[in-house]
Amino acid sequence: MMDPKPATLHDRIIDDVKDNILGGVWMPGHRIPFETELAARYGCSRMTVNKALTELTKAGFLERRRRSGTVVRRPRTQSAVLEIADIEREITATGRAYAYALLFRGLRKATPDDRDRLELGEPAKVVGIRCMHFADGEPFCVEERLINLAVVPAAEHESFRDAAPGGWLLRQVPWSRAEHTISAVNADAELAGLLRLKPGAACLVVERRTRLAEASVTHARLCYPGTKHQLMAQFTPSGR
Amino acid sequence: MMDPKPATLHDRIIDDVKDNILGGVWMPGHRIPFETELAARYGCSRMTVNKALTELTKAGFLERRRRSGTVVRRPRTQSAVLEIADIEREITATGRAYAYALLFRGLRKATPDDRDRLELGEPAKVVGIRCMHFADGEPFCVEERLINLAVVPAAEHESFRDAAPGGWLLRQVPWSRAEHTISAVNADAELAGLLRLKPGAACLVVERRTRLAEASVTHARLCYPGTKHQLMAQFTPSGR
DNA sequence: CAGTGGTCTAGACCACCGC
DNA sequence: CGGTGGTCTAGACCACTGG
Repeated sequence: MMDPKPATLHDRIIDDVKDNILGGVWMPGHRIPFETELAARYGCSRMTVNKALTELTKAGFLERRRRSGTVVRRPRTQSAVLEIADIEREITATGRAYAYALLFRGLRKATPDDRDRLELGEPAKVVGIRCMHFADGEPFCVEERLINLAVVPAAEHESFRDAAPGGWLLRQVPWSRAEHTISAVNADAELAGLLRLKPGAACLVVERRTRLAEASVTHARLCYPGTKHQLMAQFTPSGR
Repeated sequence: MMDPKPATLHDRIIDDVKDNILGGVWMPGHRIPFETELAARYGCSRMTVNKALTELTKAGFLERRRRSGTVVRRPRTQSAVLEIADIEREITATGRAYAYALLFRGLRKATPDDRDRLELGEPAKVVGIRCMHFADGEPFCVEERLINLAVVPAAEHESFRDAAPGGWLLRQVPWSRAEHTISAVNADAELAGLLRLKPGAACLVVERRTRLAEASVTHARLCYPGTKHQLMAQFTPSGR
């Protein structure tokens, strides 16, 4: 994919570090070279390296501590704006009891619908999962998950019986970008039964496709009871 | 509201500039002091001022041009993440014909529900508006709008007959932050009629409260046909 | 207490662009 | 052309913190 030609030196450093992280060369927790080392490597002053690393830290890619150095950050939430990544954390953070239940898990060749959800052009093998999340015993969310085995082969031998795939994937995949789509649907009989709603009740649907350096990792479709659940977000009129 | 004690000098400069913008002292288009002037004013080097202004530019508050200086940016969209600010632009951008219709406009003392929507503690006068947006003649969205007259007194004499309040407000208010809430509801008979849906059809509801330096400016509740409309968003696991 | 990042300086040169 | 922001330097001092 065309080199965007980083015009300035610190932009080139930013791109290089990002490539190492997004490409999985520097995994989460990895300690990257010290500012002085990078300055020597790029033949520039420490200020220039500092500017690059500070920017990457603000963007959430790095964690920096005096004395111990700079390490690749563990992706906490997939989105700080839509706090929907780790459902268990979302529930326990509000003081409610969390429970998980696996409804279905199957290995299959990607159907046309699977390929559509993962935006895959080629045939592929996927793991399909359907599971539920509960808060204080009440149905909180139904999750339909696809995992691309080409990217996460370890998923083939994972049962997902006791823990949700979201958290497991977060530990498998070093870093990712996510695309979200939000819509509303009327619950069909099956979904209504699972969420203990009346058939036709409005449900909020959040779909998230996660990528790792252009490859689709996973697709999650999360169905929430529409009137009980809300997504919150706060913005300034920026572009970042 | 307690001074957050800007620990570093460039953070203090950032806070000061932000206060001037969010407080309406420096309106959009206003040319702020040159780097050299600010450096002299704060008794620091130009690099320190440059760091502060560069950060504010990335955050979308400023626009900088060589020779002509640094000016306060005009807020384009209220949110670059959820592109829902200017509905007319959203529709025309996809090549469809836009139409607008005012259903109701009224001046009133804020009801308890109004105060709740605007998060107002005190009595206030508001303008309440109900209007619709169409794309290619099809109902696109029903908008229920509250405007706080204490912040935007000009709204008292605005009819909103020919143009939606969103765009008008964008021109009235120099700068703002927005809080979004997204949920799903079953359309009641009235909403279903307006959107030409069957009663009970799932609708996506986006609520946006806009603030200007702690004061509530306006609250918008946008109801979309849930299955026809989707919100898109793309994220990296950052914290900004 | 030694080494890391955090911050800041007082310069410098350059590209751009409005006058 | 002159003045602006964009970038970078080669230092400096400090705060914090892990060994």
